[in-house]
Amino acid sequence: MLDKKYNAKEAEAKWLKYWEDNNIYEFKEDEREIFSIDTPPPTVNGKIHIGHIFSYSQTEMIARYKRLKGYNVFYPFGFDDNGLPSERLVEKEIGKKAKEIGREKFTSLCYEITDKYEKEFKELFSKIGVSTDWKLAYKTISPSSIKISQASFIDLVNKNRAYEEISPALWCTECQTSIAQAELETKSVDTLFNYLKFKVKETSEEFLVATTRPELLPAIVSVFINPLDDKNSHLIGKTALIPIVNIEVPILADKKVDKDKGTGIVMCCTFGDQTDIEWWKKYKLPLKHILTSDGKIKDEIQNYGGLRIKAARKKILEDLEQEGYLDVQEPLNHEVQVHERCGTEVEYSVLKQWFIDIMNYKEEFLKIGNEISWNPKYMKARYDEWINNLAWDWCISRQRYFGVPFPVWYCEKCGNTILADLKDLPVNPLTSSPSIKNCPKCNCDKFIPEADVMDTWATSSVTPLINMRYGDVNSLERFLKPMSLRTNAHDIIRTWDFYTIVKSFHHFNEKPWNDIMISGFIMAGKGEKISKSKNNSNNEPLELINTYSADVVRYLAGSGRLGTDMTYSEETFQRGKKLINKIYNASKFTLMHLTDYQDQEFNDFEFFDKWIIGLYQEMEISFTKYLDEYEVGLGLNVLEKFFWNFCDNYLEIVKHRLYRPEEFGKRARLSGQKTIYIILYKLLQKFSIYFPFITEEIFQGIYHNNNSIHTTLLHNLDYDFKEEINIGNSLLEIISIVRGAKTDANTSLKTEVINLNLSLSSNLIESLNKAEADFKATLFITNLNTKEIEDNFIVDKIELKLE
RNA sequence: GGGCGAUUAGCUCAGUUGGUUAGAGCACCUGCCUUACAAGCAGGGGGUCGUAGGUUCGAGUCCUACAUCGCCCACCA
Repeated sequence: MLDKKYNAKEAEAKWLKYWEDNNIYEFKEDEREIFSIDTPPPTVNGKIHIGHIFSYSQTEMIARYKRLKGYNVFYPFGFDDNGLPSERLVEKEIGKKAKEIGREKFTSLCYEITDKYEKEFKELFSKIGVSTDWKLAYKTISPSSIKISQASFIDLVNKNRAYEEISPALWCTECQTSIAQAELETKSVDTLFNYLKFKVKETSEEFLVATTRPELLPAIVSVFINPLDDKNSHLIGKTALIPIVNIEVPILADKKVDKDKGTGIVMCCTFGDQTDIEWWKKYKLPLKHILTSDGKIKDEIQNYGGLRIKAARKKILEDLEQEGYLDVQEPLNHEVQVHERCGTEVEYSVLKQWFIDIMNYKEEFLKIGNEISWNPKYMKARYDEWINNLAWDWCISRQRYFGVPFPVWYCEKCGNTILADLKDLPVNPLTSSPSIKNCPKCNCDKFIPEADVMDTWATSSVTPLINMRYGDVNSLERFLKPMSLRTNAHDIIRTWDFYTIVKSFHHFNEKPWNDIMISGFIMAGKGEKISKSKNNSNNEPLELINTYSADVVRYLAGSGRLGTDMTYSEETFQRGKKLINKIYNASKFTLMHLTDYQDQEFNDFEFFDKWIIGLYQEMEISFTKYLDEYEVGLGLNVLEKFFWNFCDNYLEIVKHRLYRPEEFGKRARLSGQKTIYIILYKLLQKFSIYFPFITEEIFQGIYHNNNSIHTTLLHNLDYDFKEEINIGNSLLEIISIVRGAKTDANTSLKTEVINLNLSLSSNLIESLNKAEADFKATLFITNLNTKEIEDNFIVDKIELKLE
């Protein structure tokens, strides 16, 4: 029996425990086909917000759908708990920088603090009903993940797909580490475009060079002019005298110079931007690196040493002005590249770094992109565009502490690179030694460990390998290569999705998954991202669950289309609440009329029963189509629409038969019982994807004891009632008109209709004759008169018995 | 500047391959205690589907241009 009111709080706690105790979501190998999901391990860098709940619930719903469809669902959960994001969380929490504390102490704090957050994450995701098998959970910093990540690295080095190089790399002076192109964001900045007076050594001719980075003057290595620039090309080949810093550099020609920008003459420093790096490489220019790792001018630079970048800029401009070398200054607003984690303007450093070769394989990555089914389709364009615009190989070295160590040492004498043995992984070179005693090249027995750690994406890009326990004796490789589905929001297509494809290609020369499902964002307001800093308490997931219940909060994830951002609105929860309440009440009603019912073969359905079954089947087709395209929201949309029709119209029609078999006949009652039995059962199954708690409560209350709805199978109904749909809909329109007449008369729907005269097509007459008892009972009709016409129907007369 | 998406009722959103009078929820108005549900039910008002062209017997849906917004990328001389 179901209670009069549904107590979500009690029920949800009860079923969570039940699912856990009974291992409802446990993954066990058996003969069923496997559906595997590579779900994003949330970055442990702060609190989970409603946007996460939205996209993780959508994935979760797919797991439930596939389970109902009979798949053996492999759905693990992970935590991405290493790398810069987690380090920054820890730094914030303890109020100190990693480098102030020291490597060992800081790393142990990282383990401690990320652990604490993961417990919160796990509790929250459990509470929302995520149907993962927690026994499959992984952490990207666990020894087994480190082992796989290091093995991946070694494999790439052996295949010459990873290499080390002393090379300019993007550098964050705040985080004091190199970063990858994918970690850049752009920010609009107001600055000054400064026109500086340079002089030609040979002719003393003065010319102007415009720059936003005058503090890089000490790092100037050349001046460039477009060879087609009539105005300036005569300077090419001469020598430029640089004011203040007294440096002489060659004036060179390059087509890349835009002759209409500034004065058409550009200074090239090492390094102010990407073009500088290109020219530096192309023309083999000298290297003058004048910045320190924390964003100051190096001490050895006269007059400006020790100053921060902005201060140095100010001072050198003052000096230039004083000496008369500053011409005009134009205010300029431009976009600068900043580090996405901290917002600091990016500089360049020149260090020995490890890179993964991506520039040589763009075609292959595009090809793999084509082999994967993107949902929604248009999201593939972002992937393609990202690849087409790539400018750098993937720098995976990070001069940080908390991450996967490179399994690498260098010979102290000859610099030879020594890789760890696979059997020794996971390894930390800082605390252990290579398996060989002497360098194979020079026989030296002293090694310098690599102190850098890997980019966090270097590890999270091997989640398919972590899931399949790559290299383990219990490897699941045989059925997880490729995995069925990757899911994430559209912000990490260029990182997580792209890098995972990179790794899968380099390791296996194949796609990591068959399908990919991209969800949208929940926006705080229109065009306003939810950010951790703005996280106001009214959308804290735990509070929302306490206020509305997990099922209701999940309703949010069931709205909207895939890939489309949605504005956060509390109304959505009100709507979900109503729906869930309705599901409960409709089920209560159904149960009331099924206490004496045993499911049985029955095919002699009443007209309106055929009608609703036909409508159900129609809904089922589009529901299935949507879910197969991972459109969980659109699936719920059609399900919900059918369900309200079922309640407001069908249940009202069938009521009389169920209550009064003595009047309407036992067979008619049985027909209604069979109909509500099968439809409610199937509706509950479909709703269980979205609302796992309340559907379990009802299912176990009505249909079976101690048999979870989440272990049932969803079969399509096999009836052919297409004809009844349209005719039934027309009859319903008539019902609606008569109800309207009662409302217009300000009277109750129970008011008797003394006379109803209808003109109907022959089809409708025929059907109405079959459904007459239902029709009359639903509208409380005493006399019903019909006559035949060609058209569909006309309501000729409605006579109400008014008091 | 390039790519992608969006623009439908006051608000939040649907609208499947082009096909009758464009839908839902919230809000608003009117009525109804009806043996599942008043957290409900029955109705109502409210939309020139961003603008302008085009294709078609027929366009919210397809094509072109433009506008506005958002996201991604490029532009730092």
